[in-house]
Amino acid sequence: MGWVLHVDMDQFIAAVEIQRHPELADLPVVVGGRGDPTERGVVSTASYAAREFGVGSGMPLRIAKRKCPDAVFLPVDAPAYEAVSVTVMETLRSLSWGGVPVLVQVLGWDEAFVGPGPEHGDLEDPEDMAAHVMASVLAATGLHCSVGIGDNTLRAKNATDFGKPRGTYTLTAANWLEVMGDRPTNALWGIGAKTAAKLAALGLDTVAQLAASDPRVLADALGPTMGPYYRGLAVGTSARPIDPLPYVPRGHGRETTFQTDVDDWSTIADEVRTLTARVLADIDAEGRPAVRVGLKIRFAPFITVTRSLTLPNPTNDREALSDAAVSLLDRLEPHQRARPVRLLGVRLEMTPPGG
DNA sequence: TCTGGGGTCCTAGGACCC
DNA sequence: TCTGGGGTCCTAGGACCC
Repeated sequence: MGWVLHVDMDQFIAAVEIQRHPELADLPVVVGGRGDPTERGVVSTASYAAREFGVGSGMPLRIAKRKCPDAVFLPVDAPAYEAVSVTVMETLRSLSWGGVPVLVQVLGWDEAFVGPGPEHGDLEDPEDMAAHVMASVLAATGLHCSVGIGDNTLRAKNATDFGKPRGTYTLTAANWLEVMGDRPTNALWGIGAKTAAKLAALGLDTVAQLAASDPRVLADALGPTMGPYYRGLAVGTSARPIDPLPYVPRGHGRETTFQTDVDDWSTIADEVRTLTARVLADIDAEGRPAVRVGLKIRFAPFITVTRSLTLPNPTNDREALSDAAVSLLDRLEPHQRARPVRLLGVRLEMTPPGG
């Protein structure tokens, strides 16, 4: 049997903060936004102590404050987490399994797939390998992680939650439906609230029901590709192999949420230029010119529209890109321009490397 | 007192070309 | 009066993830 490990840091962002503020250990810690729970912003990560009050990722900071008034609120410090993340991923890449270097696919700051290389020999037991991974990461960073073990990436990813914190869990074809069958469809990696609602309209509420459903019905309701794909998620087979290729960003974006909604369009145009300049700094670091410019606008209360254009010539000229981004404002409908703006985002896409 | 900021991938329809 | 079929590119939007 082929094995895949899914490595996931425990309460990663909160753990990094607690590591450099040891006095916060065991206290409810909430990291999010600028660390001010009276501002607009959401929770990035809550410590386990804060989670006991019902605080969780994605929750508005104001709600978190209401649920846990005594929590310590801290601002997001992305460079600090990035630095720890680099150490975690370097540690994972340094490991061997079956006598050869492992394959690593990074999924974010705090998680990765780890699997045996293509020419591996006899594999050590995956439980032993998982223990080795956890010990190595702890030794390198002082931080704990959990490891999901699976016979493919999808099962490994879904296994991890059952092992948290500081533990492991194994999901294979043998126990997948037994463990996952009664869970709601949105417990599956790749099914969110919207798709779960569409499935519920078909009478499919659980993983087991989705796994046993008719692919043709799903194709009609959700599309010829995505419908059967979702069923495969429930069966545990819609998995992709580990992709060990180095991460190459497709583009970069910056966005900002106004603390109070803005209805002055010259202010908005100025902000578009500011955001474009900030994205351009990231683009320049990549060394590839922009080929496409996109704008994202969220109107109050929560209506999001996008506009984008392909540049006639790839460029990293600030004026040209700013002008292009501002020009997208003209594509908004008059009734949209009559609304106040809550969020503004600019995204630049780059030429793919090597053409 | 609602709902961040950074991304990825997929789909559908129209334009355009041969 | 009737107007193919296949392909690519562009744009807008949807959905999901951490």
